Amino acid sequence: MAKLLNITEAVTIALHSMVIIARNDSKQVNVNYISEKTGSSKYHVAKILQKLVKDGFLGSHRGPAGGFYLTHEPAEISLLEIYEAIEGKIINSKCPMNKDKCPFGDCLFEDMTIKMTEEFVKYLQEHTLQHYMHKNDQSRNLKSKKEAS
Amino acid sequence: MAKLLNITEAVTIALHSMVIIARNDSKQVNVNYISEKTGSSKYHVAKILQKLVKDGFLGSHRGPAGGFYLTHEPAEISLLEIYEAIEGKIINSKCPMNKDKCPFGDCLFEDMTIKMTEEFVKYLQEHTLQHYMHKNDQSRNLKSKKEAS
DNA sequence: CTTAAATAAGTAATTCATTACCAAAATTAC
DNA sequence: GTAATTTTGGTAATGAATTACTTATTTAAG
Repeated sequence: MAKLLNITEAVTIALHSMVIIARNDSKQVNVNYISEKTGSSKYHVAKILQKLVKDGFLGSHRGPAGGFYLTHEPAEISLLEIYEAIEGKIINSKCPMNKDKCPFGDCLFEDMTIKMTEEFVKYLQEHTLQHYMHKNDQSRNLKSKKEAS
Repeated sequence: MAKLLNITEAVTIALHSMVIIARNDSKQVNVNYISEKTGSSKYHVAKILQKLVKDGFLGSHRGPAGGFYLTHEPAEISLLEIYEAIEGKIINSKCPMNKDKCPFGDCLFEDMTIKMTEEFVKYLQEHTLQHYMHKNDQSRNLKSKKEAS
């Protein structure tokens, strides 16, 4: 049961949280709400959201009725920015062996890592929060089901 | 300094070792040789090679002049098989959140994980050890440089 | 048969991501 | 201004994956 992609629970929480907050633009969203929605521990959610605040993607207010809100338009926040806010800048690491010199000079496998990483980065860059504002929206699904029948 | 791809040092050692052994088809290759070539600890290399023997990709002989050798033709061993021998069967995990229910029903991000994983798996499937028998070969490089100049 | 070389296998140590907890600071409502 | 709610930030505990080490077993050569 191995996973090819390095997507940690931290990043997953960040992605889902950002969409949840984007969709609730009217009112602020608090840690407990996101924790329940995502089924993740509130301690962990809090840590992730704090990071997103520090990196400027979210704003926050303490106290009753406080919570988190977007500081930019959904169309201006890419998945890549969210990923890098949590995990740090992505490096396209040529030889998967993190050594300076690969046993084969130019690493035999750098084609692989470079191609796959570039592909993934491109995907993350091209998708903004805007893409997820209405995706899997219940009312829309019902509507389209009606139309289909 | 984050990495998008989940390629552990274990897999990297396995990939490089298999190519080194494939290229030395005449004589058996021992742990120390591979450890030096790859700059990895011989303890770790030994563990990886043992796994590859158990999975039938390599044969081994103990004692002086012993070592490891391929049990199949290079063209018949894909990178995917090597990867899975070390890490286990790859799962294409839909929602990156490993929970049964994604907060959005059908996960918003399953398109991403499925697409990227499939892309990567395809690459690994299509590349066999044969592709690496002569890649970055010194003599060939010199030759092509001459031709280019 | 003895010695040396090499793999095999089991166990220990380390690292890293995640989770848990707690006290402090801020804000709102009454 | 008091109490309740909520984020903040620091630190500790956990658990899983990875890496390191040690001893046993096998084999070949002289």
